[in-house]
Amino acid sequence: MPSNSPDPQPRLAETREVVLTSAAQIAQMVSQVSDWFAIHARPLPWRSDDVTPWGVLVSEVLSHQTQIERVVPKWQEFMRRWPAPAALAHDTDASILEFWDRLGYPRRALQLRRCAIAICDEHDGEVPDSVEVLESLPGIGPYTAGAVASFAYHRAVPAVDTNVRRVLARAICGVAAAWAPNVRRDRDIVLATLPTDGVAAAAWNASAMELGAVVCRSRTPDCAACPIAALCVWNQAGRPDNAPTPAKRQAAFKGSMREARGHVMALLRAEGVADRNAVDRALAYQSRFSGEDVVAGLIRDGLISMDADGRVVLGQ
DNA sequence: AAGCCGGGGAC
DNA sequence: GTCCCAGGCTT
Repeated sequence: MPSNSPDPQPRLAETREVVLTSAAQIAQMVSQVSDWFAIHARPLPWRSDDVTPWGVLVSEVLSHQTQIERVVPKWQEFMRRWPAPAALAHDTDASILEFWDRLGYPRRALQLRRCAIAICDEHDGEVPDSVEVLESLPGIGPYTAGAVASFAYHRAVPAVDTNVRRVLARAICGVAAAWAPNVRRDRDIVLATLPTDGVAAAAWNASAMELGAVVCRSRTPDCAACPIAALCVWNQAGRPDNAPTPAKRQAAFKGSMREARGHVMALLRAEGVADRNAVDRALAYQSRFSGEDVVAGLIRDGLISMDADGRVVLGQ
């Protein structure tokens, strides 16, 4: 297991305008949250010692914008069907799209298979261990690259998800909500907390994430159960409602193109193939989009394809 | 930086 | 109905 990554040092100088705590206080928080995690961590299956880097990578991709409780059974089924990148690379797009079922964001499924193919073709079937190489893989961005490098290979690198942003926003910045995702900001603030030892860094990444998911929740924080309530800047300030208001509200799902695409994908998972009339019936609920437009978008994304008779099928 | 991309669950 | 969820890609 290579460990020639540079040891990231805390960069308090770069972040002092937002980090309101001292290095000593941060060290105490890291220690206390890690101790809490050792006792209270949920027994997620991909946290077992015998999980492969591929298993870690798969768990992270399945978890994108998806609650962990929904991921657990899918991860177990996934690992039975495709225990290594080669197994997925040798299967088909249609196969993984059918497996994906209603997890959401089915483009993740295609990207994950392309990722497996790239791992087989360019990395001898081994999941890469460096953030830079991981980020070059399809569907692997800054968060997932950091998570795989940290959890699977114990590299001392950040893995900043929405939970970590919120925990640090509250605990050391004194702000009620996570800042908007930003690669530079994520890295700078987390580097103020990240242990230089790779094993300790992995523990901290997982601990901060878990605290955010289970205790330091977005709308209903359980500060009474928090191991760092006494150190948390936001809690000590009386939990002010001091987060900047988001520029734009989330777009409605009902009536959206996403909903329309979802209906067509559900039809194809159930039927395997659909003609034009079947597509129109699937959109008869009230879609403001034509079947033609919906199908064109799905084809553009590689999620479906059309045969010579104008019927559509899953995958390519 | 902002928009797009699913679907389910909590409130 | 609104917001949130172990994000990433495109423009």
